[in-house]
Amino acid sequence: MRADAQRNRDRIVEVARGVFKEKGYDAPLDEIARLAGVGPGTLYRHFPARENLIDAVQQELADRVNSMADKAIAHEGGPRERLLAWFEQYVELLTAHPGAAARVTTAMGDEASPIASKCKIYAGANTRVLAELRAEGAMRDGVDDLQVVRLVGGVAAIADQSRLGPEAIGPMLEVLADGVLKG
Amino acid sequence: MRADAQRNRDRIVEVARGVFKEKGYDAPLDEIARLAGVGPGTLYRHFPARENLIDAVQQELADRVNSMADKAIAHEGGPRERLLAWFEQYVELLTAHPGAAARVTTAMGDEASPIASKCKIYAGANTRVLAELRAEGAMRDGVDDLQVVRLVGGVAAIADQSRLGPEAIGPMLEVLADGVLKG
DNA sequence: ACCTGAACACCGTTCAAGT
DNA sequence: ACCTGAACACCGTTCAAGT
Repeated sequence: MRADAQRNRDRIVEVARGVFKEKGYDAPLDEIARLAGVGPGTLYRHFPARENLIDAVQQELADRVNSMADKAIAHEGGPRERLLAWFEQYVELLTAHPGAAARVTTAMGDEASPIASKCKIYAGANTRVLAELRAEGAMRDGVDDLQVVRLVGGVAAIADQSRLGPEAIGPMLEVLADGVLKG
Repeated sequence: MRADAQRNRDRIVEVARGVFKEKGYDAPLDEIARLAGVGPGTLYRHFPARENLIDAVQQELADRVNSMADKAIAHEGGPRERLLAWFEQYVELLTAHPGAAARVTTAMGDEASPIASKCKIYAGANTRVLAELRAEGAMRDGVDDLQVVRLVGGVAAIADQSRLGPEAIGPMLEVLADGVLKG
């Protein structure tokens, strides 16, 4: 890639990250192009679909999810405390960008999605936490990792769109934890 | 209301129901106006915001939810079977109109939403089912009705947007049921 | 090879003119 | 009191002309 093209691409992603964080993933693309100092055609050349730009912006979140999983696994307390710590971290991550939770969770398990690579990273972190608990015999039989990450993502999406706080999110995650773990 | 105005309003709602069912709640409003044989201004006079039109269209769903709750309460089997029957019915109802689940669940608990009256009806049906189970001592302590209807609505929203079938929805609802009911 | 920006398309929303 | 439809605004998307 030519140096000026690389520079333009980097600036677009940097600006998009700021705009998306503030206005959500549905923010107008022409404003991003304008703030990045490029024409709209240049943005479309690098990112033919909005989802491709979202994928690039989400690198920031994907970089953090595995250390979050590590922290949850190392959390003090029993399986329930560790699972809840993971759920809370994951919801916090997905609600860091307005609109991210619904898009990520909708694309979860869809290989053809432009953000499939990021979904794989999130799902992988979730699976690491669940595998740990499963090895301890703490998980109910027949609970599928993909369904769990969809359920937690669903809570994140509702929390995002309804602007719910921890006092509403916490009880929902507790229901999920009790449904995932043995009685 | 003048007779011709009433007739226009009825035709708009009737057409909108068909278009929304087929293309989802984000379908263009000008097509609805055209199919109803009115100008765009007439649609805006009767429904200043898209959510007001959605509210009218959803009357059809609100009319059915209470008989669904009755059916679930009368369902054969223990508390888990009845709760699952209710969850499945509710998800089926909310996914009957593409886009409905996310909008309804996002508005749940928001008195100021244009669809607040429909949310109240859905939440009331949910509360009737849960009250029955709670009276039997089947519910965990501290489970809030509003959080439950949000959780099931979240599953419906994900199922809607990811076009998931019963083989994916069923296991998610089982996790919720186990989280809501006593071990 | 890449960029610009004018141009087009689509659709939400308003409002002056009509009945 | 209500309706029409032209007009405007906004934004996604394309592409001919330029460097």
